[in-house]
Amino acid sequence: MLLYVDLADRRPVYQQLRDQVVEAIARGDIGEGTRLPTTRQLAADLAVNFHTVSRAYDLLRQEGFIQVSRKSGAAVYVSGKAAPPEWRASLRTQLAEAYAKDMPRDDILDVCKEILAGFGQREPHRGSSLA
Amino acid sequence: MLLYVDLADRRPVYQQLRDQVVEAIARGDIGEGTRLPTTRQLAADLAVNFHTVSRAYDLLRQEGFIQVSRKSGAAVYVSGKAAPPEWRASLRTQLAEAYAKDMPRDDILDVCKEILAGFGQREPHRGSSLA
Amino acid sequence: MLLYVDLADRRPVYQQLRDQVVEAIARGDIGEGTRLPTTRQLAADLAVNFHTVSRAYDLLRQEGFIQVSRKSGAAVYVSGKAAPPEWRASLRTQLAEAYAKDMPRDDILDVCKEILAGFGQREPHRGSSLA
Amino acid sequence: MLLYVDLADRRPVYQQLRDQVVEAIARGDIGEGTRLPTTRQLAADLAVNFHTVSRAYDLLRQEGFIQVSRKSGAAVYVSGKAAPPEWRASLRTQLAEAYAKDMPRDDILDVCKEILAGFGQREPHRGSSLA
DNA sequence: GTGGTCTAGACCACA
DNA sequence: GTGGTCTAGACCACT
Repeated sequence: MLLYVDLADRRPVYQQLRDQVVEAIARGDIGEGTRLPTTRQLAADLAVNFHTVSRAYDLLRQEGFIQVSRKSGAAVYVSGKAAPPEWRASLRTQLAEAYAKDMPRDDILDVCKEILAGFGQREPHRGSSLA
Repeated sequence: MLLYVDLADRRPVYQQLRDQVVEAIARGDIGEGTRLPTTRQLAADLAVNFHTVSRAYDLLRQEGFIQVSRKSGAAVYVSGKAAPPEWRASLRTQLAEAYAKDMPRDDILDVCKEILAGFGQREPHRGSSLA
Repeated sequence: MLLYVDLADRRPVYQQLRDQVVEAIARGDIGEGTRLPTTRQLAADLAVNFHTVSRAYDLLRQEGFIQVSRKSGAAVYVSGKAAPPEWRASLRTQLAEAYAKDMPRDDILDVCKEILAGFGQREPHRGSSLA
Repeated sequence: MLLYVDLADRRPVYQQLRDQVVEAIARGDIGEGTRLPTTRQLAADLAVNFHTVSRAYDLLRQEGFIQVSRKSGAAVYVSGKAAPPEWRASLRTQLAEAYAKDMPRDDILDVCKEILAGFGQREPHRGSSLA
């Protein structure tokens, strides 16, 4: 599994990285315990600023997706934190966009099901490499 | 139905307005033909600059949610434009966020269903007021 | 043949009307001598301001597509005026748009040919009605 | 290659700039990867407000002609997006204008060919300067 | 140092 | 009286 930066993407780079890690966890490509590259290593690989990677990691830590320790670096560690209320609001906006365009409820649900089906089982893949 | 500005919200103001209009259409609060306030009127009501409102309207127009006429201002007019491919990618990220937090597939789907159930029927509410 | 106004169209109404008349002449739907409705008549039919129609007619007259007489109203009368240099510049921009998107030269030319094939013969249809 | 502003031109300034960039791409003067001046730099050079330049760039980005990066400014990046359906309608109007003036089909096609012949090969001119 | 957002106010085109 | 364009200048987000 590979992290990458898309300059054409409107999202800030740190957000792209954050989203990619979250999706990788959802897909099951990485799981509880998987070590992430060091910020400096990843920054070098992606040719982005060290602070940018740092910010992505910090965001992931705040959201409870990874744990950062001084000596062993960052690793996936999904805390029990439930998705916050903003998550639901954001999802509502996302679904409204399609519904307002007259996409049928069932079609929208089908897309959701398809996406969820693309996510992996919950068996942690310890030790799988990320970068 | 009322549009508002939340200064604490991280989204730009024009995006908040855009999202609120899209959700209002999805809920059925406003529908085909509903007139939106003029840019300058809404700007005055919300105490924001008219350019900000103008930008929100322009975005909605580009996305095919409203129609802007030189004489009568803006009105809801859902064009046939389908949701763009980015929509699905964005939805995937949104769903991944919850799935990565170990929220069960069925629970996520239930939330989607709940949200969709909160959206209105497809009967346009002509003449309903927006501001 | 019918003139119409599309409020969703970004072009000003007077420009829409002007364009429609020009295209009608090109298609051969109307030709040398065809009478146009009076400004007041057309304005009433289209539910637009009288000045708007007037402006469209004035533009067509200036460009040499119609002749306006006080007593018999407006009628198609294509003057010998050649297309001005702005026409070529405008066409260049139009073609550049497709070429810059990597559309092959031959494909672009094919579209031009198709469009031209859709235009009529040069037999004037005297007396055909416009509105 | 030089961008410029023609005050006598009826088109809005941002549209002029947009058109000039599109034509420059078509001519091959600039190509994939060519960096455009920063918005504020170009604005200073042309003695217009940076918002005006910004709007031109935003339009080009939406149309898929350039890519705007937060760090390195704008660069030519022709996306796969095809020309929209409006393009053909617009071209039809353009061609109708000449055909309605009795310009022979073949002459019109010759003009199209001439214009297309003036466009460059599809070899990107990396590094060529724009302003 | 780059683009993005917002404000404020002027003037024009259109209807 | 509507939206569209442009100017000017401030502040913020991102890198």
